[in-house]
Amino acid sequence: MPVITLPDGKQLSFDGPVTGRDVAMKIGPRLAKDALGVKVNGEVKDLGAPIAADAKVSIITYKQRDGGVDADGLLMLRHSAAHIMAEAILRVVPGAQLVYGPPLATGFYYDIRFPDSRPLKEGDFAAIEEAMKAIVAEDRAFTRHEQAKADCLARLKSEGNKYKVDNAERAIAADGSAPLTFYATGEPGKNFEDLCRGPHVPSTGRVGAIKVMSLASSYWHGDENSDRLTRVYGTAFASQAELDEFLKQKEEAGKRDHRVIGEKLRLFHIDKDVGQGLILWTPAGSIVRKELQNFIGGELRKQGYTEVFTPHIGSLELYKTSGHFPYYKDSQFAPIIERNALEELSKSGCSCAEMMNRVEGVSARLAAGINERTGAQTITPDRVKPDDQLIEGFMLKPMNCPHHAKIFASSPHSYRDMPARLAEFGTVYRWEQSGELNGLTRVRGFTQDDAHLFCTEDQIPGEIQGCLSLVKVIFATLGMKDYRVRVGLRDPDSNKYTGTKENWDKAEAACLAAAASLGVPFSQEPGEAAFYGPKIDFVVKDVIGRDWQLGTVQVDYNMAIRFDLSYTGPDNKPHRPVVIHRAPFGSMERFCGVLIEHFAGAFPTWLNPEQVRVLPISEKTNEYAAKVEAALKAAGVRVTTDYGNDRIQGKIKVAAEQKIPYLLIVGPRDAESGAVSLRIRGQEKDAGSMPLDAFVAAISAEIGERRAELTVKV
RNA sequence: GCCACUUUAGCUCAGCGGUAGAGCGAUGCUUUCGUAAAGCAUAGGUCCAGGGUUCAAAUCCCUGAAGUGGCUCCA
Repeated sequence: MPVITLPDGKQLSFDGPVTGRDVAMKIGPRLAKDALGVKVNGEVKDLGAPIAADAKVSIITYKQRDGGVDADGLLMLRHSAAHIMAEAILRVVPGAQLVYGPPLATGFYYDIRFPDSRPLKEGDFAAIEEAMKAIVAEDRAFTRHEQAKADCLARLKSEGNKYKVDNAERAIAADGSAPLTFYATGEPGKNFEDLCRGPHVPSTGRVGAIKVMSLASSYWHGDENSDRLTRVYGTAFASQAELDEFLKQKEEAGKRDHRVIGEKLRLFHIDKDVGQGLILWTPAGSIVRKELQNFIGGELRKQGYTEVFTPHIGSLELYKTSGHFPYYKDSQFAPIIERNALEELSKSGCSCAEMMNRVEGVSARLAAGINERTGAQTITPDRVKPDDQLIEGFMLKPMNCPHHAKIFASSPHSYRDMPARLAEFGTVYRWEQSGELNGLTRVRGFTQDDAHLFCTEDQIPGEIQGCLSLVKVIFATLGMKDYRVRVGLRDPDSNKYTGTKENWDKAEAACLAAAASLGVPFSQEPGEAAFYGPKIDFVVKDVIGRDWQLGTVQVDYNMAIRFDLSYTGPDNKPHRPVVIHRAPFGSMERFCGVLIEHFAGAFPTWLNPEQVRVLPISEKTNEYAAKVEAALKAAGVRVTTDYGNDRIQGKIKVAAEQKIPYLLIVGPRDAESGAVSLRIRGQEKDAGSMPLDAFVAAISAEIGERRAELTVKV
């Protein structure tokens, strides 16, 4: 006799086992009709699932009472849509093997292995969608049935789908007591069936609108050495109107994409003749970047940083010392080998493999030093080569830290002058896979607003706090509120980390305390630490919904040991410093990309490449327009004048599309009174007229204070 | 790197076996204008590159490059 407790506390009792459908029916037939599923003690289930014991139950409908869409209901609907798509795809490509098809926040996908002779192409979408529509129109019930494990495995094996066999085996391994279930889209034995845990909506007709979105390749189990699968993305809603709205929003977001705006506003250029993933900053984009650099430069001076400059390359030996080479060689540009060495190797008939072996070799002296300092066999004997076999060379720098370590080491340090804070807008180069490159957000050459803080153990918490306050100032000034904070901690089960347990505990505690003091939610992610220390990352989403890491603060116990850095303590003995790596923007390229999307190209005045445009009504006021322009230039404002012979409407339209904050319309009336007619970006109407002097003063204040909003008023 | 798609004028795109098109932009002329595009004219192309099929290729086939969406990776 289960007693069902509803969300409002009301209790219903039944004579025997009931289903969600029975509960809904008892509340009201309308609810029973709208119900997609049921939540029993917090667990989402099929509407028809039996409820045997007392439970807290809520009925899942698509629409919530407040008019919003229920997240659980939407996921159920999309999971069901994935089954419908799978059935449709199997009709179009009979030999395909289904692998795994989960719902997502924006839709769903199904990983499928297609026969090599019959890959899925976008040209197949129309046929798939037609088949999906037919399945939805048939309004077949999703029917769950359990099968004994042995029978299930035998059945899947006889179907010859090793992926589903694997799914079943994994499900058994994860929970040996739970039954394996199939869902038939209709009648078992007659209609399409898929091994699936569920839950599903009652019938295919409840999926109102469904669309195949795109194709991608994926790897089985996410392992690039395993089978390559085709991932088919789709999305589904309860109604066509919602699908249309979703597609429209997607299109609108696309217009805010930094690559689109960057092209339109001529902020940057990527040229395949220069190279993939290499950014050319145009004059307009350079202004944005330079203003950001000036801004952070001022903050750094306030925090007692000192600026350094270092070259774009360094010797291979430097990176063998730091450990970057060859450990990370797959994501670095290939080494630059000296010409003499290359010629000699070529003459001696040295093979490429042998050459790489010798390039990666380490001298006995270097190996002994590092092994002694790290107290482990950090450099294994097989990498040690006789000096006369070593090949010298250089690398484009993948990190700035080795150079900065050498600057620190170049002079003696006392505990009295710690910490040393060395800052540099340092450009680094990394060999990103070609498929990963993406506008400004993933590139092969980028400039970090980098700094390394060489500090004592005691100074770590304070220095981390200082770094975070820097990030906070930046985000606040730019009005960026939509970011999340991730604290990367060590994986307790791994031994890949360097440094002692005590130091790690202290550093992790310092990071967590600092993150907590930020006043924004943060996640702790074990296993996400760098091998040399914990870190705090700032992550934002782009218009397409992808995560990008911007600012980062990392504690490093490793570098000072490898470079044998020290300072003299109060005991007059040498001590190891700890290094904090930090880059509040992360990379200037990525940050600017995210910033373009954040502002949709409409930058605050201090950042906008062109701050004011003067628009003479006709040639008759060209002379006055020139005077206005000169007055603004004298005040340091970035201003141009549109002397074209367009009508004023045309000039306004063009300037508005270029997102210029302030337009000054000047005609005979303004010239007479020494005034300007103001038009403010984002406002549909003329803001009125004001004296030129007043405008110059107002905009200068706005720029000087780096205000996020347009504040000039008539 | 993997899979699919894309690549035509500065930009956005049409053309899809018969020899290059539009809109915007640029330039020139007319207009001298008061708040989101006045009119006319002109210039502008190795149709991504290289091979092939064909009487004929921007168009069909092959190879490569770059871009896009995902996968994997990201010190």
